[in-house]
Amino acid sequence: MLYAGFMSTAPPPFPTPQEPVALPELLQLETTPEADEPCLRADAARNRARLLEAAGRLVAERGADAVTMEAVAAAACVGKGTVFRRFGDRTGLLTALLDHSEKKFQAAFLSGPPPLGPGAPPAERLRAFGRGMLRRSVDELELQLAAEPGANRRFVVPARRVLRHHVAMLLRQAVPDADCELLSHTLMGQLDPALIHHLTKQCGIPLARLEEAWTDLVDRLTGTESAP
Amino acid sequence: MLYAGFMSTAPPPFPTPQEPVALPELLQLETTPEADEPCLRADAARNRARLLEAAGRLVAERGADAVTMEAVAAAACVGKGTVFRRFGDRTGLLTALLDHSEKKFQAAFLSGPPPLGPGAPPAERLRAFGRGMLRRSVDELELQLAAEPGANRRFVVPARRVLRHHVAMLLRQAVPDADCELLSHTLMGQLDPALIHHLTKQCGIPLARLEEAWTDLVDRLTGTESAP
DNA sequence: TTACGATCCGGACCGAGGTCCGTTTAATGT
DNA sequence: ACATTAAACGGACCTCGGTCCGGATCGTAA
Repeated sequence: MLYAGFMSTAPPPFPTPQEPVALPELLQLETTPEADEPCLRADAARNRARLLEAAGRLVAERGADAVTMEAVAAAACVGKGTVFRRFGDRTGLLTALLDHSEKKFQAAFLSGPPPLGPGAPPAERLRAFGRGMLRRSVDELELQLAAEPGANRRFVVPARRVLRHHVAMLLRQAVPDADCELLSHTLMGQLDPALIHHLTKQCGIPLARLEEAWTDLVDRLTGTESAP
Repeated sequence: MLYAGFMSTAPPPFPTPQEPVALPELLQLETTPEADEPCLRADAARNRARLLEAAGRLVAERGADAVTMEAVAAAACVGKGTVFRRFGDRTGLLTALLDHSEKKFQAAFLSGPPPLGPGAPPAERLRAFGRGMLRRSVDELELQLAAEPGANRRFVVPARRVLRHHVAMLLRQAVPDADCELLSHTLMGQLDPALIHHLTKQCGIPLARLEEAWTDLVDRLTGTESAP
């Protein structure tokens, strides 16, 4: 099931990785069919569903700011502690809300049709990747922003690692002579939800210009030329 | 006095800018000799100094995490409200602590000697800029991380705007045919304190590699070749 | 059915950021 | 020196994220 979204029951928010994640681990997780919600007790599973439903309703009705842990707990008729045990922290809850779209996108670039999926040349896949990220961001901007963890953890979020790792792989194919690990961070920076929000909502820059900038960046870095 | 650091007395944290800051405003601020601490009342100025001193001591002795607003207030023998009135919020206080080094760096790339300052070709100034930022970051990483505001405000922090604006200017000279506003965001992303922290502290990547990646990025984008 | 251990639940509790407002005080004018 | 007023002060107070632990509940095995 792709990446397994976010921890569904693990209290340690992240395994304190000291070095770049190993590829095998990634693939293993991707092939586990039901890695999330692993044998959750009946009441626990029921409360988890209740909580997600309540949180989603709160976001829809009153915006992401209204998604207070206490409010969610109350709306789900559940104790506050339950929310934290299930999702770890606020970021975990919000991330879980984004999980579905996240997995869909992962499926698209991992095994979907070209140019996003395998089959197209790497540079073109990169361009499609950026377009996809940008489009996805504008839909869920508020949630993605609210789900952003503190500065310390920004780069440790599993979902982001998967995305960055994919970019790094494409880069290795397209620009073998570069430091693709670091370069992938640079590219991902351009797709950061906070930046997208700033540029589109606060600066009024149209999405099309962001897409152009992305493809132009890919062009320059890979030395290729995209079709107009 | 360069940029005027962070607000020194203004309760509104930032003027809600809807579009890229205008260049004239920047220059005006840069030429005001004592724009910060504008006509602060005697007791206010004294308390401000006390607070900065106390906060600095706390950082040095017990780390940035120990810099609680209440702790700083207590250490400075001052009420909690005073801290907030003076610095707006925690981010403001931490930013004020970084102000000195910030202004020094601004002076260096605005009017210092080449290659960082004016006089060198833009691509080379860019390379020097990245080196300077990286070096400065490793010194003050903890503070810079702690001073990072929430996701919404990351790109509105005045100091960051000045830096980014400078990069954009250099880019316009070096790569006139690109969208330099957006490209500058990309470059600045590579110098983000949170990223630096992640790469150096959590991934163990040596600083030299980050510097190489930076110069390589500049090379690729500007089409120039740096000296080995 | 019952007993038992692991898991989960709930809400009291804590710390920290941020707000508010009645009080104090520094600057200025008379 | 004294009155006036705008600014600064301080700490009580609020909210919210996060922790803790005694008690309830589920799954299981006898």
